[in-house]
Amino acid sequence: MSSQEEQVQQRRANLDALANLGVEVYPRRFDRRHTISDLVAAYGQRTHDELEADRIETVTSGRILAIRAFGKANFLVLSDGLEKIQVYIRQDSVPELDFKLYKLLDFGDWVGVEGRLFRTKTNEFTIWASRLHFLAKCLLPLPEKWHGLTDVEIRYRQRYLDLVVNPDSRRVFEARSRVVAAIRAFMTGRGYLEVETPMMQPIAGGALARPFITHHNTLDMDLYLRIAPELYLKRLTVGGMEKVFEINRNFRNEGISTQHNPEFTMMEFYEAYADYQALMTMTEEMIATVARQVTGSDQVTFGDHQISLAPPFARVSLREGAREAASRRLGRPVSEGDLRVRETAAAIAQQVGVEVAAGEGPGTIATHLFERLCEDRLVQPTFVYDFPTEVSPLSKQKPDDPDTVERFELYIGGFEVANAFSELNDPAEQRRRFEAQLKNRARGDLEAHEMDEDYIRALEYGLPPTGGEGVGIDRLVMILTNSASIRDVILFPLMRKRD
RNA sequence: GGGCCCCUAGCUCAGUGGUAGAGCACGUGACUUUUAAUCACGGUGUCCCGGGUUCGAUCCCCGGGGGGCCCA
Repeated sequence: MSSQEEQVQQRRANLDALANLGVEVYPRRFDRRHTISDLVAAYGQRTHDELEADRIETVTSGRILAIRAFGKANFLVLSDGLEKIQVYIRQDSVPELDFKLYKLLDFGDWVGVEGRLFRTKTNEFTIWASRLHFLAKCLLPLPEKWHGLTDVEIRYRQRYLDLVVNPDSRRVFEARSRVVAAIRAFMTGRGYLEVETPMMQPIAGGALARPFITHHNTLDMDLYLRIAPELYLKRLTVGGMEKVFEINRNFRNEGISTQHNPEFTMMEFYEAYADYQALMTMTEEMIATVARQVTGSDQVTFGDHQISLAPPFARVSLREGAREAASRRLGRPVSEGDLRVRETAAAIAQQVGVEVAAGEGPGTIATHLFERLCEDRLVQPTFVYDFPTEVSPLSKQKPDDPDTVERFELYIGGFEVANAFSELNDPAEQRRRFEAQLKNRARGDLEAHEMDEDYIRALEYGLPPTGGEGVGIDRLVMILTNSASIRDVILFPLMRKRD
């Protein structure tokens, strides 16, 4: 018999023995007076004498993370997932039944405790138990108390185990929750209305990405899991909802990496009468505000870097960034003009080892150059602005430069955290852009945008001047929690099926 | 998709072409303020899977699976 099977048998035997004592082994409720975190926060700093004077009684509960047995005097360590507290169980301080119950406890069981707070000789903050209540059994042996669980595969596949033994992991997800709450508060505080738009869409629009396909049986209709909410949110702006936002999942059927999970969370928002310049200012404030609320500071450590999230953020145009990096890389001056002409842009790309596909124009090439040469150097928050029109089918052109759109991406820590633009609201131009995308699609670009006639019709009813933006929540949480992989900030990242 | 690395007890990890190891965990005993409790004794296993080489493979070779990092 394996060690695990043996331990499960022993634990099951203890459970049966508890039942034979008349203990309800799967009770329905337990009324606490404090959580363990409450106790630590409220009384954890009190001295021995203060605790003796106040005689604070509590009723609390948690999972057993350690048992230190001394015969007639015993210690449990209970955890509520964030904080721990010690429980002192003396044979002569609890009813006989409760002591028998204690003897049948295993590492990992859930218990409730009644007792009074004190400090031991070694000054450990402790509950002197007067009653013990059994709440639920842990039938399987937990990972070790000292080294914890480090196997990343088990941490992702069995997140519950990670959460039981790695409080740092729990703290990441606490922080994630606070990030979402802080963003929601920031947006609603500025008069934005939170909305929900379809996750299942007949046309997967609003971004350049491959979608997941699903099927509705009754309608006998293929649907796509959304790659972005963009086109629906702008329909709302057409309808007169001037400031809307949505926090929800997007699904993109592409590679998995430390920065990509097939489903990820975006906060996307649209504001009538704003342009991309206004959004840059707002984005700086939002990131700094969220950072301060979640971490207490706008200065964060990310890997080997200290990152300042205090506004204002650096700004560089995409072509200037690409031009400058290409010049340095090639040791000769490259001009913005070179990047606007396909032949010269393609030659530069070839020289720095960036592949150029047939049919790709200078705008696409310049964007690839930027991604290859600049992206991972943008550690401090940087707005990269003014994208080629070619790669931005939903953005509004600059008044004096039809090859360039009013768009920016925010980079922090070497990757893209936000993407925003002045929305294209000329339906005729939008149709031309979709048609250009269809040409890309015809030559095999599976990420190219599809035609969306209803979206064009909505624009024909009139979209006011509008700025829109998507903020990658997972990546923002990575920055704020110093997490190297997106999988560390997603509770259940997608994993290959096992067996 | 390509390259490199990893997979041995419940967990963290050693290890060897010849009966598979440690610590924690687990069991028994001792102990009424311990805390990685201690002390004594005890049992652990599909060495990821399949095939090959070999008298003999956990180890070497080939294929597969899962995971990680880097690149695309």
